[in-house]
Amino acid sequence: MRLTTKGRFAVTAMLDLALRQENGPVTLSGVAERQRISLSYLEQLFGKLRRQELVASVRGPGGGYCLARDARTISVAQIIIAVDEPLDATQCGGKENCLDEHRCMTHDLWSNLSRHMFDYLDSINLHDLMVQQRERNSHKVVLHDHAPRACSTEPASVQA
Amino acid sequence: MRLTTKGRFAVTAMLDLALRQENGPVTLSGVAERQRISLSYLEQLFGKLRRQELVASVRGPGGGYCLARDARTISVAQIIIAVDEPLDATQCGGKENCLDEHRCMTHDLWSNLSRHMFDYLDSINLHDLMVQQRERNSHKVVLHDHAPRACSTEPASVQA
DNA sequence: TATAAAGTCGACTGAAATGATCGGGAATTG
DNA sequence: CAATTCCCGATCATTTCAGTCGACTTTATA
Repeated sequence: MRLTTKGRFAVTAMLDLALRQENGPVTLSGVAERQRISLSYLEQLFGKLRRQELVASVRGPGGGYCLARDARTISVAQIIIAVDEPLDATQCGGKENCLDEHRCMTHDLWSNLSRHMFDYLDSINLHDLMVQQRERNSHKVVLHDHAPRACSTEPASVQA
Repeated sequence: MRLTTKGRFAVTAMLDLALRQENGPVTLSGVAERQRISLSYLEQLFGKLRRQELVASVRGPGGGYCLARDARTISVAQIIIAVDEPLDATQCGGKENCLDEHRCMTHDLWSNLSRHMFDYLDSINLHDLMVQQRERNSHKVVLHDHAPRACSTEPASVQA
């Protein structure tokens, strides 16, 4: 499995988004500032996240990004796959031609490891992370002082 | 966790070694040829493996490498750590300064993933891989035709 | 003792991936 | 129209990976 800062940034950014979208679309520049990630880099990542339909975008002033689905239905694995493409620990990428057109001796080992990692990361969803984070921060919430735009199709508006 | 071909090569090479050391020290050039890994690259990897005391070397003609311990006591995780140094999925390498000297929101996630991967790879030892591989290959054994040198301290000589 | 077979070591290199930057767009609001 | 925000492609610097090279040491054996 590929585990790079790309995936890490994506998960962190998605969590930031999830924690703030109750106030309407979240701008990338906000995420960039809070999480210390370069804006242009975030744009690239969110391009992929949007194409995978994990987030939805709202253009224009007051726009930004929202989760495309409920946080409970977005797993960490999905986020990482979306930005990091291959979720595979084998050299051959599953083609089994690692050694002279045969599968190498350790092929199964890496396949199994891939599956393990995937299962673990797929068992954790954004909502889990939100809960953890709120526990840590004793529920600090920052509100916008202007009326937020709606998050497109998203009904959202969970929690009082 | 770092998972690169470095670690993959190391595990494959160690398995090759484990499967053949009954005939005395195994040369790196042999491993290189059988597993299609560049000799010089293997030398680097085995330098690390030796320093971590996973293998022992025998110099001079008829020399080569042997496992430094019983295959049952060498886990895949140990091999990977030996060559790939950091077994850590966090950005900060455990220093917890991922975000402005604080631990970032997803720090625990990556820590836990690291632990998961480690536990899995640590639960598999070289002997397990040997058994699997022998099952696949219906026990093909190639013998040297000259008397092999002993594997230094290693008593070894398991199996008839 | 000479030679060849091995390991040992450190510096170097090419290529790829990563992380980041830049500039110009298009959509949308007011 | 102007400001804000997303959108996209090209480009770039750095790091890491994987591999190479050359010089050296140790040791068996002819």
